[in-house]
Amino acid sequence: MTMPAAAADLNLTTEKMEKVAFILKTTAHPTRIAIVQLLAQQESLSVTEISEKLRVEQSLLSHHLSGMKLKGILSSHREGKNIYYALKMHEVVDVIQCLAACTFL
Amino acid sequence: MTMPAAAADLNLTTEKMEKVAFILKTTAHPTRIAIVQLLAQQESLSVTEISEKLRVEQSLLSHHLSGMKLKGILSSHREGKNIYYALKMHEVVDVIQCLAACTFL
DNA sequence: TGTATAAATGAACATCCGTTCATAAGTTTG
DNA sequence: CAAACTTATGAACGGATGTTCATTTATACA
Repeated sequence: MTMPAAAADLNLTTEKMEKVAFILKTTAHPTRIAIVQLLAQQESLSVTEISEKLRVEQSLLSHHLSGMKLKGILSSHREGKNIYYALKMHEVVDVIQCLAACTFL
Repeated sequence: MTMPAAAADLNLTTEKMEKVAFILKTTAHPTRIAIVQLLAQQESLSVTEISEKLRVEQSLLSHHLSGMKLKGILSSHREGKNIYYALKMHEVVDVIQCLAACTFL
């Protein structure tokens, strides 16, 4: 899944396109968008807190969270029994804000 | 793959989130981004033209194109031997423009 | 009518994704 | 240490996605 050769000629560079595609891909899911939204407002939240707010089951949420962490979107740290997640790649918020601002949607 | 219940409380409505997720999902691929870029500049192009510009093999490209058409992103019409594709959901361009404008990328 | 050209299609396949379930691992507290 | 709680993990599964290949359909043109 690499960039077609001629793509570099366009107004997005190959590199930018790949970054865009990456962010799109890793956030293109309702639950993950909701997670980003949440962490854009709350700085950091425990898994349980997120799970309750979004009404998403623990294990499934955990999979989403660790996936997003793996891809550099989120960071996490333990505090006692809880593990708190926070946004790491803040660009993702901007991307979603950007899309949210689109009047046509 | 439905929206978590609490998502509606956030600054994106459920509906908007789903639309965003849809656009993200259907464009989250380098080749498809390149296609959108191309058709944002050229109004309409034949499969062969796109194939040459992007250096993507005919059949694969055709699959991408018909998928995008099926999802309402593109439209197509025949002109002699050729089939020309054009953007239908112009919002997609805005979304990508929007992302392209992000200085942080 | 036959041949060349353009594009679509469908099978096959591997890979990735989303989800569920059961279980493990880390932490606190009694 | 055992019990309770919080989170992670890994197997398993169905379904979607990306790709290749061979074939078919549609059109033009000699």
